[in-house]
Amino acid sequence: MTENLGYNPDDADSIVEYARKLVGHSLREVLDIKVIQSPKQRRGSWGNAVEEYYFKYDLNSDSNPDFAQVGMELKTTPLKESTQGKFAAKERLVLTMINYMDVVREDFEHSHLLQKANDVLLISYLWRSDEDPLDYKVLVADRWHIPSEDIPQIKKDWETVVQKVREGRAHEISGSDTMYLEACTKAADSTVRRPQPFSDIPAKPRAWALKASYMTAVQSGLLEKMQHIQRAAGEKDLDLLALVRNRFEPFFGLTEEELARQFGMGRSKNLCARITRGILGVEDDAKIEEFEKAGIKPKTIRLQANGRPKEAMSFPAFDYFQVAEQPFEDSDFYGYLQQKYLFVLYREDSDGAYRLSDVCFWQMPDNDMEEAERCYLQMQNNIRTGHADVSVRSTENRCCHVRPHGQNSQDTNPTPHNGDVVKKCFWFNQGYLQDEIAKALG
DNA sequence: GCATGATCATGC
DNA sequence: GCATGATCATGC
Repeated sequence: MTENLGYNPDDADSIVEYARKLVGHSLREVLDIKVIQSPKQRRGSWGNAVEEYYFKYDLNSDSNPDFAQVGMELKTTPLKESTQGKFAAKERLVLTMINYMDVVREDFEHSHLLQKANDVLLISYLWRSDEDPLDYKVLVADRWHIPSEDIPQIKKDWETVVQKVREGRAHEISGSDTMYLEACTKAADSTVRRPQPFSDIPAKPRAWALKASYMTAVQSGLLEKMQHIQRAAGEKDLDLLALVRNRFEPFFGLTEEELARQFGMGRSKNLCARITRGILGVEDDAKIEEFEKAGIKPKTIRLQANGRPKEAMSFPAFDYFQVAEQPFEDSDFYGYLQQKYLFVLYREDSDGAYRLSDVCFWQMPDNDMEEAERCYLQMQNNIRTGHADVSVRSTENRCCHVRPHGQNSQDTNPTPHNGDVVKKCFWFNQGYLQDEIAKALG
């Protein structure tokens, strides 16, 4: 034990034991400091304070491990508490910068990323918007590494990203390309660009990160009932989409009623999610661990014989005051647009019955975000100028529109300038969904 | 036939 | 009681 440190930097167990003493406490309680920089001014300042004042080592931005003697990385990550009292990761967990020039020469098993995620000391704290960071409570401090059952999907994610760099398309990388691991943008400002090896087009700097949905699942895995999709011998190396398709295929051609009967389910509102659990062999009252980690929501879409979805897709009703005030990037709508879906597709047959015909994963492409923003800003302008009753029509926007979504026309929300107006929400256009589904099915 | 407005129904 | 997912109804 090194006296002035409080732990032995040559002994991983000693480091972890020392870290665990933080659990249940705030930095103010354990450190003799009065102020740290606000995370609003400098991201990661809470984590920096832990490194600097609790573990007392020099901040490094080089690529050596934080605890170099034992090869362990320290990662701190904020959790937020929902109104229902559940904890969720507030943000993705950034592991290490991607060097486009080097990464194309790596293979996954020996990648820089795996080295960084091989042995992690994970410290999670409860973030509160109205609290001094010094008072954030530490909830978890534990040693962690990527579990072996997640490796096939993470490898697939890694290769998806690296493949784009190898094809000279690093500038086209998107967080929506992948499931657990993502290449998230990371730069001081949005104008910074880095060179890539197989194209002259410079690309945004990106870092390897585990998605917020993945970190949420990691944190809550022990608390909530979650089940893996059990893999048969021949399915061990399948990525998530391949596995899900494999399981759904034998049921193609059945109607929703036939499927419900097969799994002994009555008519119920969340039938899609329940049938999905049934087909994937997960108990009815459990969550699908893989879907939690990837943040995937199953959604039924009924396609008419001509391929057009029968209905548009709705989001929760919005608050007129919030839309009036919030910039697009801070809005709830923006958050909903980051959602990944498993579309469970039923297609109308010649006899008029809707039969299970396909499944695909989908997330709104980054390129369409601008069009969605245009819809948001147009509605925002309507509300601000005293026309909250005027919606954005589906003919006015390629991707989405605004429509009522309440109990009935008496079901209203207050507005800044028009009194009470019927509850409304944003919707994905049917035509847009049709195009996107066609693309997703190839 | 489609866009838009309106409403139903389940489950928390 | 209300949010949310799903669907119906009307009028252009």
